[in-house]
Amino acid sequence: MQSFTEENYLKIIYHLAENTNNVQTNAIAEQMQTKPASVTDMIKKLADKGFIDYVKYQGVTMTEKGRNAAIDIVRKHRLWEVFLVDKLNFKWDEVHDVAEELEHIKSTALIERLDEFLGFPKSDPHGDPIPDKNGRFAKTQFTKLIELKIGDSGTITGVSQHSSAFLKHLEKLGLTLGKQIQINDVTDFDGSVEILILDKQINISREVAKHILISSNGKN
Amino acid sequence: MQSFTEENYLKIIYHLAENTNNVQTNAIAEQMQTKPASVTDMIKKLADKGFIDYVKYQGVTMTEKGRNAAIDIVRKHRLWEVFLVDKLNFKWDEVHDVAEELEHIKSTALIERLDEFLGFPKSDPHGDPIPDKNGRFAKTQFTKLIELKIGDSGTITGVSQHSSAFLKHLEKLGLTLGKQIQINDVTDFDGSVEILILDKQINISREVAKHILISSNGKN
DNA sequence: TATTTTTTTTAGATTTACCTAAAAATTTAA
DNA sequence: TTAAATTTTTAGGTAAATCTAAAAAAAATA
Ligand SMILES: [Mn+2]
Ligand SMILES: [Mn+2]
Ligand SMILES: [Mn+2]
Ligand SMILES: [Mn+2]
Repeated sequence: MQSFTEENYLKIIYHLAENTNNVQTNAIAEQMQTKPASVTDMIKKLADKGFIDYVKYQGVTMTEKGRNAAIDIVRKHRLWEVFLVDKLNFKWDEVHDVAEELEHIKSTALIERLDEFLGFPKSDPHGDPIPDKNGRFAKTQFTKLIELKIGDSGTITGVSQHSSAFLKHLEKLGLTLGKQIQINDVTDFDGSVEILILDKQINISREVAKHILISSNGKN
Repeated sequence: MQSFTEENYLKIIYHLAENTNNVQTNAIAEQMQTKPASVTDMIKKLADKGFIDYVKYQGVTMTEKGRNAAIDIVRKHRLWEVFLVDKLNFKWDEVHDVAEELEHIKSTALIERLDEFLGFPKSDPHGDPIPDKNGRFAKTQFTKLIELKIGDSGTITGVSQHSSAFLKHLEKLGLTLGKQIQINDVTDFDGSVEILILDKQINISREVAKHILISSNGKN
């Protein structure tokens, strides 16, 4: 059984490993909000315990054991987020920090019964997939809204930024999960995007468009 | 905000203070499953932070601040136990250890919404009162079953021992919360108690009888 | 009251997860 | 392909929560 800190490292390394082969010390330090020297200490420990493979100066990769441990934490995090939204009426921008704490509660029975209580949900309030108890989940194919061309349309199915500020902003714009959108225009001046949602045209910045994930229903 | 460890000390000191004026170092050590030397270190820290009053060699007493902090943790612990039993179908002997972890989750919003979700329960699965959000709760007047006389009757409304082994044993004997019982006889030989429950006569040991709490409906 | 026993505290270490500053390795650029 | 910049590691230290062994205080007993 791992400490809270070890679990947080594992989860962060797992997420970083989704985008790169060798996860770098500095990247981990940034995510953990700590110093590279501290990361070096910790990755040595995690390597000793067999959660990651580590070659000095070459960064780390996850072992099967590490990946399983990380997926288990991700599963807990996302199930708790569903609980908070579905049962306790939290908003999608209010759940992340509490789930960061709840994900460390150690009880297999608890999480399996919670899963059942929630009706075995397949995705969390931000559209992220929830691994089942064997760690399996559908790797959904998202396109970033920013990458769509004029005329393309699709459904909002996820976000790649979970900060409360960002999610509240989306909420205000009406850009919530399941909404249909269409790209009307892209402004030359600042790259901002004109989108059509429920027959209403709105303008969103590039920064916002980068973090909205679309399951496209056919390119233009 | 306190650390997990500080919260555990506060809760334990609070419970010990229910039975004695000055809580002793050794008593805390026993409950915390740690050594007296460690307790001395910690009570100095808690005293510095204003949670307890501490006079060297004289033991500790809780301050108002300490009591409030402790009651808040007790409230969380008991609400989570209700959640586990009422919503996730845990048995009353399975919830304590998980609640020991859940009680440390820091979110006022979470606990208030949980309270509401559960219908503002007044007592937990073991019959212990749940403080409201202002820390108020009814100090119920219990009698230990062992103290009743032959012919006395009453309702089981609590237990003073939360171990899984004890609670499973009670369950097997049918001695659960809300059950009506009557004292039929007390055996001279070993002090065991014959009780009548649902027209069935059973025999329970002194040790068991000590930890069953009865709200008596009239002495003999 | 003097002695023994018990309780509590102090002194000095250990472990975990951090830190800063400096050295070493790697990568990028000239 | 050398020099500069960046990344990573090491060395040495700190704070929290623990420990053991020994000293000090308080309580119980003779
Ligand atoms: Mn989250
Ligand atoms: Mn999420
Ligand atoms: Mn409990
Ligand atoms: Mn309880």
